[in-house]
Amino acid sequence: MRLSKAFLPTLKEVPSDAVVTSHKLMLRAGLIRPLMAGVYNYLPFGQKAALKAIQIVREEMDRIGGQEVFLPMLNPVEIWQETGRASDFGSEMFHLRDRKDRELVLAPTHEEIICSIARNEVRSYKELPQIWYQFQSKFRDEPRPRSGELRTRQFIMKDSYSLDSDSEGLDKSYDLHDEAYRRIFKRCGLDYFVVGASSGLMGGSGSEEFMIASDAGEDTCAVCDSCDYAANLEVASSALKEETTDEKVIPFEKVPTPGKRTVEEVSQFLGLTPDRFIKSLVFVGDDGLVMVLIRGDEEVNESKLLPLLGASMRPAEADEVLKLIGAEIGYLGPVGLEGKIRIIADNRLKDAKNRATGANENDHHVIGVQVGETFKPDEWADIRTVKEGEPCSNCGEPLNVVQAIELGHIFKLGTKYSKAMKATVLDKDGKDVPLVMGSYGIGIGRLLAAAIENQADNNGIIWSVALAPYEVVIVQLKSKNPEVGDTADKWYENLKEKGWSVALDDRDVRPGFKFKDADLLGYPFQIVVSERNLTEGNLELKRRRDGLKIVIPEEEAFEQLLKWREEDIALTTPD
RNA sequence: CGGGGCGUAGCGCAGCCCGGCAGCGCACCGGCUUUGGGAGCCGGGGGUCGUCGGUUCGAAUCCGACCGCCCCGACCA
Repeated sequence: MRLSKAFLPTLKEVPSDAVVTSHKLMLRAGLIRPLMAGVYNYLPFGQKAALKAIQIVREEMDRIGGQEVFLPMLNPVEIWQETGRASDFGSEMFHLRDRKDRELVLAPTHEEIICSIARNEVRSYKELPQIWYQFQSKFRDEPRPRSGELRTRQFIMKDSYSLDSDSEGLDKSYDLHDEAYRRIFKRCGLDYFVVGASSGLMGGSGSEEFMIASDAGEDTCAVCDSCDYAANLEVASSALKEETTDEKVIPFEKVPTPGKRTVEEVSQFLGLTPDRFIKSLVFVGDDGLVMVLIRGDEEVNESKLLPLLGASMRPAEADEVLKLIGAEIGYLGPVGLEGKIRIIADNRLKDAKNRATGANENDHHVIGVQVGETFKPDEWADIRTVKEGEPCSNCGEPLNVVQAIELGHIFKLGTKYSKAMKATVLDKDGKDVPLVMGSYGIGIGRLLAAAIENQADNNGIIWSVALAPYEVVIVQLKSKNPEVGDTADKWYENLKEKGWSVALDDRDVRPGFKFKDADLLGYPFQIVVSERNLTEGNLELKRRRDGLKIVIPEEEAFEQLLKWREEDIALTTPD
C-alpha cells in the first residue's frame, strides 16, 4: 500500500472519550471510528488486522475438521421461543418488525439456528460428528458497552458448534476446540491462560474461558502459581474452611438494634466483628423467594447461585420481602423461617457457633445462633466469592486474583437445545436420541483489542507479524536526490513480489511525522530510506518490538529483515 | 436501571459562575521558506454553541424537558 493513496486518519491527540489503551490506540492509529455507543466502523487498517486474525482462526478451525457456514443474523423470533431464550435474553436481544408486522430478532448467537438446520438435515449417528463454524456479526444490546472494542453491541464473532450423538463424542469435539484455541491465541502472540468458567445462561455441563491478564479486563480470575488451577471468580472455590472452635455456647437472645441495618452498623453497635454475623439475602428464583446465607464479612457469588435458583434469578424487591417475612431488609435472618422459605447456606457456615443475624422483626437482631441447632438450612452450597490469598483447593498455596479479558469461551452444551428443539438422530440401536452439542466462541474485535492492550508502549501499537495490517513500512524521506525515491520504490516492489505485506510511506510530509506514524501504527519493522544513509550505500532498519535500530549496507538489509521476521514468527508458532 | 461528567468548527479545548460582536491550538485551502522524531511565517475557508421550549430588550451563558456520548456501579453467553 502506498500511504499517499491510503485512507489512514491517524490522530496526534488522544480522543477524550477513550480511557483504555486499546481504545485510544485503535482510534489514534485510524483502525476504527465510533458510529454510536458500542458500534464501530472498521477503517482499512483495522479491517486488515481483523482479516489477518480471521484467517488464523479459519486455518485452525479447518485443521480440526470444521466446515465454514454463514448463518442469517436476521431471525424469526419463534425459533428463539422454542428454547425459551427469547425471554431469557430479555432486552439484551434486539427486536424488530418486518413490513408484514412479523416479529424478528437480530441473532446474539446461533445455537437455535444450528439446531433448526440439524433437525431437518441430520438423520443418523453415522453423519456425526460435525463441526460447523462461521464469522458473523453478533448483536447484543449490552446494558453498558464500554472500553472501545472490548465490549460492543455489534461485533464479529467466530462461533462454532459441534454435533455428536453421545457425550464421548462431545468430549472429543470439545478437546479439539481446546487445542485449536490454544494454537489460535499462540499464533496471535497472546499470553493467554485457561480458566474454568460459568456456563451462565448457556447451560450445559462445563465450560472454559481463554483469558489474557489485563487491567482493562472485565473478568476476575483466581489463579494458582504453584499448580495449574485457574478459574473465573464466578466459579472459583478455595480450600478455606470454617475454623472449628470449642468456644462456650452463649444463649440465644433477641436484642434491640434500632436503626442499624448493615452488617457494619450492627457489628459496631453490638461490639462484634463482621465475621460473627450471618448475612441473609433474599432472591427470587424460578420457584419463588429464596433466602441465601453467608458469613457477614463475605460476598455472595451470584453466578454460583444461578444454577441453584434458575435463569430468572434476581434480588428480591423490598416489598416482596416485607410481605413474606414481615420485616424490612436489614433485619432478616433464617431463625424461625424453616419451612416458610427455601434457605440455602454457604458451606462455610456449617457448625458455626454463636452467630448474630436478623430477628425478622424491625430494629431487632438475634445473637447466640448455633447453626444446625437454632435453625437448619434446606441446602448447603458453595456460594461465596473467593478472595486473594486463600488456599488453592488443589495444592493449598495462596491464590492470586487477577483482572483479565475473556478472549474465547468453549461450552459443553449437552442436549439443552437439541431437546427443546427436537433435534434428534437415530443411534446404533435405531433409537431417537437428542444431539449432544458444544458451542465455542472467539470475539475478533476483542482479540485485536486484547493484542493491543498486551503489546503497546507510549509511542503506539506493537503488532506481531501475525496480526500487523502490514508487516513492514518503508519510510521514504523526502529528498531532491531521485535515487531515494527510486530505492524506496524498488524495495516496495521487491518485497511485494516476495510475498511480504508492505506499506510505502511516500506521503509529502516531514520525516518526524512519518516516524511518529510508523511507531503509532506499530508495523513490526521499518525500513528508512534517506539520502543521508543512501550516499553511503546504507539503509536503516528498525524493529518496533524493542526499538532496535541498525544502519546496514543495502545488499545485506533483506537478509537481516528476513532474520527478524523469522524470529518474530517463531515467537508465535505453536509447539 | 442508579450515581457522576460532558455536548461550542473535522479533532482537542476555552468562554458559561457574573447574559451584551463565538474564540484558541491542531487539521484543512493558497503562498513562501523548511526537510531525520508530529515545521515556521503570511493569507484564507469552515459554527442552527446537541434539540425543543421558557425567562429576558438581548441567551453558548439563566430555567425546564428531551436526545446523545463517556466513566463508576448494577448487568454481561
